[in-house]
Amino acid sequence: MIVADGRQAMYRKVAAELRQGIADGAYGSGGRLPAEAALAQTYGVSRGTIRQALALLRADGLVTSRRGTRRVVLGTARVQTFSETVSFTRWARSLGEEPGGRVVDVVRRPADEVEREKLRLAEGEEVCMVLRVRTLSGAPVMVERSVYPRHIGEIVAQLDPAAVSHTVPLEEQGVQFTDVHHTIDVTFADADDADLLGCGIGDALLRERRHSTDPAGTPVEWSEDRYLPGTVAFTVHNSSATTGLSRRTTI
Amino acid sequence: MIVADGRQAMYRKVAAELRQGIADGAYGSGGRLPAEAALAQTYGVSRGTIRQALALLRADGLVTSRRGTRRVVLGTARVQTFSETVSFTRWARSLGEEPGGRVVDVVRRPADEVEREKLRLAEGEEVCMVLRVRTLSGAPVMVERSVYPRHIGEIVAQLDPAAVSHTVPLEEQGVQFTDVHHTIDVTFADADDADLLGCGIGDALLRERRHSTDPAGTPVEWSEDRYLPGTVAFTVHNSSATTGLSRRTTI
DNA sequence: CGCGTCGAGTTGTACAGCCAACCTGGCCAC
DNA sequence: GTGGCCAGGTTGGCTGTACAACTCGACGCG
Repeated sequence: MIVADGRQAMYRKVAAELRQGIADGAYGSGGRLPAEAALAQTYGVSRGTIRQALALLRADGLVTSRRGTRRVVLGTARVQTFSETVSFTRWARSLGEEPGGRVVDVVRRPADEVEREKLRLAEGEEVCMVLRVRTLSGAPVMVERSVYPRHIGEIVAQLDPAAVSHTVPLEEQGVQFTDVHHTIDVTFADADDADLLGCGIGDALLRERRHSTDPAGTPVEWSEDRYLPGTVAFTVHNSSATTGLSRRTTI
Repeated sequence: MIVADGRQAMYRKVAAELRQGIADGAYGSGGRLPAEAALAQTYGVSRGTIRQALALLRADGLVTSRRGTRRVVLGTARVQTFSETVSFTRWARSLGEEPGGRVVDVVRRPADEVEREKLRLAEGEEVCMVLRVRTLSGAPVMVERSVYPRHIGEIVAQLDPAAVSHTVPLEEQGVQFTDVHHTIDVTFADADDADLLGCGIGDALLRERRHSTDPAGTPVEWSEDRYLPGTVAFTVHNSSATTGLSRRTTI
């Protein structure tokens, strides 16, 4: 039985418990979960709440579900939450790596055409571009070029240049990244990339372009990250209806 | 008002209608959706059903949602359904490209260690490996190495070597790919890749490794696809809770 | 003019119930 | 043995209700 503390929805707490149970191997891999009705009774909630919790696990690819038979455990829990997939810092820490980096450049300038479309700005409005190198345990792995609309850029520009994370302070200032659209492909290093990552000009890099909006649907960031090959891989899960993204290291 | 025909769940039909409405610009980009209660009335269903429909749209990144205010339209509809993200053939067709390809090699052999783990096989069990080149409008863009457990491999091996799609006939045989886990990174062309794709040995390729299971949680495919840079990009969307994957061309 | 308060509107969470669709295993007839 | 049938168990789909949490504009006060 779980007690409501009002700070987190019941179904999320139930989901967390189930996730833990799966990670502990309480049901075995390929094993079966108890029926929804049974779970409802043991957790002292209604079946609807259990179904909400299970929908979260299903979106993470932890369990299957189909009509007529009990849910099957697909794999062990991935620790990463959504926020870790957006924040390089938290993601790295969750892997036991020590994230680092430095701000190479901060530029304020009028938005170009692509930026105006992505950030939904009018002609002539300014953006703030931050160029950073990011490291894992000291070794450079990624170049990040983030473009922010002005009001957010102000916050970023005033951060300690040595700050490891920009996401955390931004969230503390009330900036939320709730909807993120990623595009992943391959590109090739330009002179700056080569210099910052210590690779050759023209070497292949794994590119992630990221477009984030806040809960109101207002664009808050447009970023292009370039990773050295072999340092990270992106993992995505999708079921027939819902899916989940995470990032993992390949070092 | 939508009529139930019993072949598709109401909430999916409502979702499809809303998707269409968004694509048609009925609500405008950045505009607001009607309230759940209003939608429930216009479609003649309960609010719960509307919420199920909206959950689908949210997972696709089409709308935001937060407490206290109406949903905001984030972007226009992406046509691609989940199945298109798994089937190269359907994906290509949905873009107006003509997919093609040829089977280069079919091998039956004992599963190696990785394959045994991915397909959950016992030592000594055989797998069927299919090596294919896939083309878009005639140009080779991808090398696919798919490994199937025996009983599925039998079906694949008996397909017409000129068959464009393997997924479609497999589904007709009752093989379903409901849960798919993707890993995306960069790798480098070996001699076979270079030969088949017409690139140089050691050239960078975008790699997608794919692990699919059926509704019962049984592994059905373990595949490694290698794309020429610049031909495709993977796009992923995630909201705080749910996410959606699609693939798009960059040609 | 700026500021806080208030209230209507809206989504989130949770409960209870009902039936349909479907899977599984056991039983029975052949 | 083999195949079909049936009953029980289980999830999917849908409805209805209630309240909590939150947003945002209107309004009034200083």
